[in-house]
Amino acid sequence: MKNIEIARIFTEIADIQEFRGYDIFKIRAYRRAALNMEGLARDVATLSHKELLEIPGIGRDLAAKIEEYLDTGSIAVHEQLRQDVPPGMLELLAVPGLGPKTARLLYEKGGIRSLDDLERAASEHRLAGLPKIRSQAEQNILRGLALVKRGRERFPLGRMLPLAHELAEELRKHAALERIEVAGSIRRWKDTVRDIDLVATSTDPAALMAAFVALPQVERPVSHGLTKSTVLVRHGVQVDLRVVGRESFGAALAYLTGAKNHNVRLRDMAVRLGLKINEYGIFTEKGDQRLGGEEEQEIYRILGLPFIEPELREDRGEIEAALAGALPRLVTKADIRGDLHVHSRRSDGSHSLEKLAEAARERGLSYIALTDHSRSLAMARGLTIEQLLEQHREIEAFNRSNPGFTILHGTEMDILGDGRLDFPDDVLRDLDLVIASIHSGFRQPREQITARLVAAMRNPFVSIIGHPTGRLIGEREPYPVDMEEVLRVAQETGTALEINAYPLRLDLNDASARRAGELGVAVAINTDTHVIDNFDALPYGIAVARRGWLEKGNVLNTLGKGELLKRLKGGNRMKRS
DNA sequence: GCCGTTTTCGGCCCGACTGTTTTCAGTCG
Repeated sequence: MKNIEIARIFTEIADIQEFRGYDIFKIRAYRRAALNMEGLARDVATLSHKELLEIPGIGRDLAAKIEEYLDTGSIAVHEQLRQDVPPGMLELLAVPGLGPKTARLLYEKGGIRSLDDLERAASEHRLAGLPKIRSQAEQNILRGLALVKRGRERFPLGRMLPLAHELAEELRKHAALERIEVAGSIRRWKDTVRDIDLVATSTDPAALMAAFVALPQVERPVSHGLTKSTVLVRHGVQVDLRVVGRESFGAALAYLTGAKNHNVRLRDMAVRLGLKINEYGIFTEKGDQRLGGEEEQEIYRILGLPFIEPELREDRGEIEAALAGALPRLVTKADIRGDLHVHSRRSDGSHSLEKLAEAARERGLSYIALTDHSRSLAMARGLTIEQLLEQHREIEAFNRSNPGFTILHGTEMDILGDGRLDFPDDVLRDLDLVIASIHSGFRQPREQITARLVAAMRNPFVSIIGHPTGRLIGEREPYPVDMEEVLRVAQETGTALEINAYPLRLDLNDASARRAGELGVAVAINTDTHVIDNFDALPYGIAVARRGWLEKGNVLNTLGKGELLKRLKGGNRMKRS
């Protein structure tokens, strides 16, 4: 998909224009368009001119530039702008605390052309002579440079969410704390996260802030104020704490939850209604009368909108949907009845089926599917056909003596490197469900991998495609795959796609999940449990579905056991006739 | 460059912290 490339070009246009001092509103338009391109589930190349214009932030001009890129492989305006700026200059904007104005100053007055120039000049104290730059500013630049070198990367949600709650718990012990919530992209359950945002109210803000910057987890305080402080904790993760008055908690929570463009849209709406929104509340235009702000819901209510769940707040059409009364009724944890992807110790899991069933029942589920690996995945001790039959008898025995809970018998069957499936049809026929997954040949070309998945979906016994892109966030890129084609064949064959809830997978991602919903392709939210604690990752998978605008009806494992089996034996297998 | 129940022109979200500054610009979120 060209979406990401176009987004990158728009961002670079904005960067260069900012460096060159262009109109800030034009620059913002490019940045907003870039964000919306990134979040677009559909391949931009498949959209009509009219559909392009429906993307928020894309108007006549930018639509033309997108089309220019699709036709010619480049955008003339972008190529021209690149002539105007030494290639190393844009890297300077990545230094925290160093913005376009300072970059320009360094370029014009300091002869700086690249990060290397900057580092040399700063370490030789040659910057301090420049206007507006004294030794403190020079120190900040050096520190910023160190951060850039380490990479201002995004971190997996699965590592950041627990850290955020750990910090919030630590602050809860403080006597001056009243309320505290984790906000930011963590509250929106975005799959990767750059920093941690906390919002609190306190009987003694000064004391709470002092405690915050002195937490044992803190490696270095960055800024320290009465209402806002920033620290760095391990791995260079940035944590912001905002402390506001009780009457402002909801407004601050909304403000800090973002996403930025969602907030901009809300504030814009407020202005049109003669109101003003800030992190302290929602007010009449002159700020003389407070209309609300203690609870987040008030902001939306006063704007005449239904409450918009944090997972939807990305400026991806949720405000338009809210205005039209067309917000989805997002799937919730309570809707999930079972887990369709669980490994026992027969392959690479750690527990007996009794133990797994007990753990699932304790978590409120009424069924699980045992889906151990198939014979070719030797490193995961994949089951032979004989072992599969043995497991079948074991499961039948369990179900006979445990009427309140059901174990379904399935397999996570390998899609082999050459596209064949690991078990013949007469073995698959006797199973309750079949997940087909790719565990090898990740480096094959896109066409070949897509063809393997398509072939698996065309098999009449395959119910679900497991972790459809194979990614491990921060560790392994997704394999190349034509997701639109996969979704199309899933639609045609009635195959479900998995949302694997394992926090480093989250695969499908949110954009593809949303596209699945649009096409009427069912998803299965599964934990891929290997040890029982993995069951507790279910909320991560549910969050992906919610970020993809999915409702209960889009999710296979919201069905009760009877309906599910009917669907697996009937609907899904219509393709067999 | 986008956008419209005030507008097809003229707006475009809002505030905290820092550093070098005597009143504010730059940066960030």
